[in-house]
Amino acid sequence: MADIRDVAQRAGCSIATVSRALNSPQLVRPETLARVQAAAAELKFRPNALGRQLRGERTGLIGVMLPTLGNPVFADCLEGIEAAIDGTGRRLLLVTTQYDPERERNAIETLLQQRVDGLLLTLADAEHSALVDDLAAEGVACQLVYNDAPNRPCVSVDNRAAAAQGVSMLIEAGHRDIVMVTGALHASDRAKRRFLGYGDAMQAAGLTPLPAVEIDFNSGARGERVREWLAQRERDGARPTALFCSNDLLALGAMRALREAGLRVPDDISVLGFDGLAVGELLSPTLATVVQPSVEIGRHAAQRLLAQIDGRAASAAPGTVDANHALILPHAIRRGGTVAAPPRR
Amino acid sequence: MADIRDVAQRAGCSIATVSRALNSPQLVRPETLARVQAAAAELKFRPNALGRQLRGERTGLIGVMLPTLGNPVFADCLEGIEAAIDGTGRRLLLVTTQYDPERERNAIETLLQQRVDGLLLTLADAEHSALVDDLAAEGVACQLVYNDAPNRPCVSVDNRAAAAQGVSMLIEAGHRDIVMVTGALHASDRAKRRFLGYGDAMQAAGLTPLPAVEIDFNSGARGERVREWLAQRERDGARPTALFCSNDLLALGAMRALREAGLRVPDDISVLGFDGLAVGELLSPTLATVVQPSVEIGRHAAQRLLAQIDGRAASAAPGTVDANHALILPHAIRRGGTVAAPPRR
DNA sequence: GTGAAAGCGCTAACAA
DNA sequence: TTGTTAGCGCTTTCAC
Repeated sequence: MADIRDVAQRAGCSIATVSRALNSPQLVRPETLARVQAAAAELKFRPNALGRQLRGERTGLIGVMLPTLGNPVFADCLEGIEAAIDGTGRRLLLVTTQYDPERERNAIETLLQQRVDGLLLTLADAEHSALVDDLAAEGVACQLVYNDAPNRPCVSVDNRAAAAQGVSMLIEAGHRDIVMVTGALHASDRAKRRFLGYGDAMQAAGLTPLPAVEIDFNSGARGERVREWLAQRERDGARPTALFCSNDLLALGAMRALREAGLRVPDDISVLGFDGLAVGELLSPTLATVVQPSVEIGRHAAQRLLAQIDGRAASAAPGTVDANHALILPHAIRRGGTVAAPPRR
Repeated sequence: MADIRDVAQRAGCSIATVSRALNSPQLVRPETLARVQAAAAELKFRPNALGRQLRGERTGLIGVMLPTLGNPVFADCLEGIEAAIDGTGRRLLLVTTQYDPERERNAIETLLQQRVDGLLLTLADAEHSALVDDLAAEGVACQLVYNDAPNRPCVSVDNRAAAAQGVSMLIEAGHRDIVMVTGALHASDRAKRRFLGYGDAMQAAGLTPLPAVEIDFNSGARGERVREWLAQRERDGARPTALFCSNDLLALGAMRALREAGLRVPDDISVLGFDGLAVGELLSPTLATVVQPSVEIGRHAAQRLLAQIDGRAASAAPGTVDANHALILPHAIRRGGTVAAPPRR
């Protein structure tokens, strides 16, 4: 592979001139420039980014860490990130963690070793993680994505308020017997906040919040578990009239389980999701859900990160960046066919 | 940020010893090793991957280029890729191209400048692209993903045969009036092959293939176009009894348009997709579709690429790698609720 | 406008 | 077992 020296030799100049010709053409006499360009083309010269990155103090790499891409909510977010960095000449180094805290640690370390300019992270549980503090202490540019940790640089919706609003909608539709279905609560700060929101709405309506039904995401068989739980409730004659699922994927799985159990949605039981996946609108009935603007979350997070990175260079006093607080984007309620009035008893 | 020299000084040894302690601990006296490790920990030393990469001939980076992550088929594939490289100490450099050939060129160039060890690519149209030949000529390790180009290193299903089998299934269900709905044919080799498969099946049954209905993906309003076209056909009194959509996303959009036009699926019209998205199974009726094993496609492609990369080092004679042909994975037909017998006239 | 030279952080001969 | 040293490919003063 041709290197800058080869080009210099062929163009009959020094490597410094080649470098200038490539990076600051205006500093080079047009004639020389042409010779360099010709030489570079003939040799199919491909500048080695590693050399440049080792020399300079920026790599142009952005580290992105997400739990999984199996949930479209994260893929959507990644699209927003891509959109935001498009045209900036930056590239994405991507890692997924499967919600595993150990992998989170490793992944971040790896990304930092590659000298990424900044980090975009969705942590399983940002509140109980010292990681972010460590990063801040080290002066690493970083934005949390989806995690809504107050006083932290992050972009998200207000999960608690959003969940409360969704559940209120169920209550207004006449439901009193509402159960929340969720992944492992201890493993996700978002699920926890959504559960709090559920409680807020129930209590505000004078209803008693019920314990959450926790489903292990990693077990794969989400539908299975819903079905089991449902059968149990059915035997007790205590089937709720509505399910609030902590995310749309779970809602979809639950609906399937309900269907297989011979229940009709929404006639026998209503279902409300959280996320606002696009596919939800294509179903029939369409999935009622609390919509978070996933693409926008990704886009904003990336934009803030870029500002942070650029600002770090600009401002003499570090820490004066204005992207250091939480950015809470608006959520919305999508009323869908999966929510109706509870059945008459 | 602490550097290898700082660690050496603190541990009272040379930088070479530090390097050894970190990379080949067995070459270092236990006592020295301990001192180095202590020094590294105290200084929070984080080895700079760029330095190592510039020196060695491998970066451990894999370049991944996909059209979009908005279609779960690619997100799934990426999951498979991640799974395959997990534990190998490699990282993914990700770029999406939005099916734009110009972006494809740029992206690849960028990835090569970063000195990725290999490339995993889904091209809009692999057949009409000289890119892959160039890469091969340059000796770049590379696997195509989803593109089924014979005689090329790629992993895919047999799109033509798979489509034919799907359409045959429609024919067996009694349909004779089947139309294929697709994105721009000229922009995707897969769509083209699937259209050929459609033709094969029609002709094998003595039916006349109809022109494909092409929908511009980039226009965003996919449903719109389906609706327009449908209205047109309706006026002509020539509504087909079945739609074969070149991918599941399109099928979902089409179903929505049909629903909005007051048509029932599958009572008035049947719909068959292609991809086998997981969400298709959660719908009701469930989406009938030609299933390609997306995660496996990603996984195999990555595995082959790794073999190629490692082999390149091992074998003296380059080009002797056995991952140089096309790997065709088996497809399947998922019979779903969206396909039924055609309505009686 | 151009060149010589230092050096980014690391690894791998080669010596000791 | 450890140290010295020569680069990997590039950018960037500092001279000319």
